[in-house]
Amino acid sequence: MTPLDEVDTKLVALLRVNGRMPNSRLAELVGIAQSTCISRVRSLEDRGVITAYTARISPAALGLSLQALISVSIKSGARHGIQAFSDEIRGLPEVVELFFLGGAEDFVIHVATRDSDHLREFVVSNLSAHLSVASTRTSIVFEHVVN
Amino acid sequence: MTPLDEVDTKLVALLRVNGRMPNSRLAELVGIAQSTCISRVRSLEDRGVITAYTARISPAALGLSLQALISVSIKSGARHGIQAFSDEIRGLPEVVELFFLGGAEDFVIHVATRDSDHLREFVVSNLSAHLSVASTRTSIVFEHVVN
DNA sequence: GGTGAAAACTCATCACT
DNA sequence: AGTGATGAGTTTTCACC
Repeated sequence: MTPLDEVDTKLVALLRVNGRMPNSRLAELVGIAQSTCISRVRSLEDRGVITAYTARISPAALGLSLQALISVSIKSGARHGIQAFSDEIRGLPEVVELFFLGGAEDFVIHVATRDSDHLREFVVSNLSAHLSVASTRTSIVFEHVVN
Repeated sequence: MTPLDEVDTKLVALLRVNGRMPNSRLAELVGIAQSTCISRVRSLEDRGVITAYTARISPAALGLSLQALISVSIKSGARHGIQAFSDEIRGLPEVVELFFLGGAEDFVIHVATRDSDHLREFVVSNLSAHLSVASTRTSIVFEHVVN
């Protein structure tokens, strides 16, 4: 892992805010030639610093206006099933993010659902019913801020 | 809030995975003209369905290889300070995301830090020392999956 | 590793359906 | 609302430093 120089740091900061910033403006703001800029950005992608360019979608706009964090504890006898469990969970459309934790809880699942019925249904069908799950704790998300 | 039709849904799905997909390929994959495609995407942006285009940065590549979730409870006498507290917290460079919760805990803070010293320093300086904070609980993130 | 200039491609507008 | 064609703008390549 090579540390980032000043130019790379600026590029990362700019692209984090606007992943579609034109290469020409990027080069201008950083103070390098367009051709240099494009090879710098390529290098950041190749080195795994930039992992993807994504459009942020408002969950509410998709009709998913109720978000929650669900803490999940796995039964101590079912630890070996953690990988299989996480593979099942991460594929579900309601799942926004999945945190694999160390500590009292094994996972935190960030979900976006239509309403409380949908949320309850998600927990009951995908979590409570699962053999590996010891317990769950659901907290409603009032606001979600991403940096 | 107008619900998304089939074309919009496809566009959202494609741009979520690759926010830099060229308009030409986007139009081709969805089966509409380029000019139609561009106005559809504009409309999604204007309606607030697409909120931003961002580059995903690997925290490890920035030297922030220790991630954690920190649950924070606010003192019952300091509820009015929640907004001020969240404003302070969200500006910190270690903060990846901030969840405003209903339930036993008031916040969950997702942080990315260099190492355990940095993490402890973050909790001590920014949370434990804060007058409004009743208690915190820190869990290490072993893996973080985003959908 | 960085550069400028040219070629290839993409975006974005427009008159029309 | 959707389309094809057109011109402006952008990305990307390449020979050279």
